Amino acid sequence: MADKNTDRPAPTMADVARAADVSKSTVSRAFTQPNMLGVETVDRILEVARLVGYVPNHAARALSTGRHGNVALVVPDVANPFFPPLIRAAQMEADRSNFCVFLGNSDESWRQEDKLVERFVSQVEGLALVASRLSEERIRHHAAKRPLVLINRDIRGIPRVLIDSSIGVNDAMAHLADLGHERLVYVSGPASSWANQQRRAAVRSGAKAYHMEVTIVAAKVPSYESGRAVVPDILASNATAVLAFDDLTAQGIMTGIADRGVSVPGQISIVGCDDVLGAATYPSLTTVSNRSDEAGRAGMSLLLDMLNSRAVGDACLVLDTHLVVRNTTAPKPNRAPRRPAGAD
Amino acid sequence: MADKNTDRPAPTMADVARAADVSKSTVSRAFTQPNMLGVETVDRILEVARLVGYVPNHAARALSTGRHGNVALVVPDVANPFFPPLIRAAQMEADRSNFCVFLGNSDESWRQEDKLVERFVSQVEGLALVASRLSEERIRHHAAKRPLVLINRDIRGIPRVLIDSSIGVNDAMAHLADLGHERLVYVSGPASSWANQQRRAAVRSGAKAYHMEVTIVAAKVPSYESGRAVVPDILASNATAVLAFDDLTAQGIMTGIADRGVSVPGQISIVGCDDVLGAATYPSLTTVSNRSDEAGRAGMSLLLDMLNSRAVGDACLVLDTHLVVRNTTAPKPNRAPRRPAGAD
DNA sequence: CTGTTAGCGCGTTCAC
DNA sequence: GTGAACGCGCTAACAG
Repeated sequence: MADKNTDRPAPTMADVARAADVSKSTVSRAFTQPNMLGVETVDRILEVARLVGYVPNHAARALSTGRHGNVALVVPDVANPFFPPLIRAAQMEADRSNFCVFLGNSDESWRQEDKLVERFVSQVEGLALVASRLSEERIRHHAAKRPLVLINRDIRGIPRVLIDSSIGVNDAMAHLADLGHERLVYVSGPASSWANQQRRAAVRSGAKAYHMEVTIVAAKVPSYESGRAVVPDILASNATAVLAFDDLTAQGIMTGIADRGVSVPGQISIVGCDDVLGAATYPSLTTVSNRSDEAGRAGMSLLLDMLNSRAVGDACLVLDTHLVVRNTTAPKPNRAPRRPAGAD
Repeated sequence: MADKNTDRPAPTMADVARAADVSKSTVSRAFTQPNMLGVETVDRILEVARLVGYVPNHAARALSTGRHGNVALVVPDVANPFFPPLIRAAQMEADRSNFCVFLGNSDESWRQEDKLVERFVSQVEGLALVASRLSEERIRHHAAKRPLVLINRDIRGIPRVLIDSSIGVNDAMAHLADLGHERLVYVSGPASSWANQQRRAAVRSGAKAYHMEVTIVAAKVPSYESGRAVVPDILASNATAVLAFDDLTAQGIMTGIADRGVSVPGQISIVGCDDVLGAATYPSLTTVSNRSDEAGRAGMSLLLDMLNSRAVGDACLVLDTHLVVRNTTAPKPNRAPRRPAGAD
């Protein structure tokens, strides 16, 4: 009835050995190199082990082999919808190779991230840092002690997988230009985010290519609230199109704009990034889609490769993105969009 | 230039001891019982350790102390928006006590969950299972070997934290009844989900209390697509209100219904569960809100308590929920809502 | 095929 | 205040 957990020291190999009347090594082999023993011996040992309730002790095994089958995955914010699919994919990829994964939440802070890495490093074979907020120096420091891969962070010499949103952003701008838009505002994301830097650069270059005038409005953190907060700036900019750092921000902008009686996409077109909302919003959001799950899978896969053969060199996998046109983009309106129709 | 990682065996206590010209024990104490040594000695050792790049080896420490400061957290689906906030909160709570957390994704499968638990159990001090798909028998089995807490799973004798959505569901039904609705359809979630069982029961009892007629429509998995898929069934039911297992499903239903020209909430009212979308949708979703993050935090906190003092007994923490009225609920329309206005 | 021996790195009695 | 031994549970050479 009462759970008798936490007590009686877990049975060890010695217990099994005694019960099965063999030596400890034999028990060990039964678990790690079965084909080196008599089939019947193995079966008997496994059976006894089961009865005794024996479970191999990872820590002990790790101590003698140096390998414990653990990896660490660190992200800035588990709750940001961009990461869960990535985490999930990385998790399952690791699982395929029987690896356990430590999850770390840096809370967008490099200090916290550094602390976590420090704590993980002694009990993992490798690390995967997603959108790391760490300085290049710290990253190199850690990479020198353990195999380490980066996701959405571009540092020469460190294996990494990048989601190249410049392609999708460019497509988005071409799309908007096609629709006749001439004035765009880019609502930026976190300054320390590589993705943000890349997207902003893509916007700049797209502006030249398509002869668009672009204003940059800063949203400190990527969120629905941030989106709503920058709506006044957007409306004041005289622009007819908006490209937001991510879908959350885009959605905040969308409802904020609608609340002011300005129609989307009738008067202002909006494009998001990441495609984390699917077609779920109304109107459904036009966005730059990527496969963050694939980034997670590939990153973990790369890490596992490093663990098995120490030769990956300066690997750099680049994933592409593409524009998904839904219902928040439309031709540029004839009149300035800053006032609700009929107003003034 | 070239990272020389993965090679030179990490420095050990012996290295530090030699470099600092003290014994290994002293180094050990410098890290675990500083107040037992001369202040200057400690400082010197710590400094040397830093220079040498020494990091305590968790595995080795675990082997001799039996404690390694790791816990496991297992969820059905990392990518389901209900879980990330919970994971994040649990993660940070564990972090406060310097615990590392293994994350497991059971992929909604009890087999996978069992495999993960089995793999984790030997290297964690305790486990937290969220919305476990495991049989009661298996859970008890695992709970007998390690401290274990449940979140959103109700098993007598196992410490657990429950989100009681029956309160919120009841409020939702009262709200709908107030608006004049008499026919409701409940779109269910996974059969193995405790939350679903609880919500369905609450709907049943609410139906009696408020004299509503309720139809149950099954959505195998909770998702946007599932929601869209059941729209025909909903429309065929003659109901004027819908309560969905979760917000994802609710949103799918919402857009599916809108696509057919039926207005929400004009002709049909919709209520979701979990409040994972905020006010982001349009119209914004009326939903039963809970604090999944608090559940995660409390669950982890409970687990840590168990680890520090073996006496928590049959703890059972129940979190309440409340209805958040937004814009998808409105008075029951006068005419049957199955056809678009003006049609036929 | 199987038993024996020797550490893996660290915490912890003991003596000094 | 500090150093010297032993053992945590297991794997990896070695024998036999």
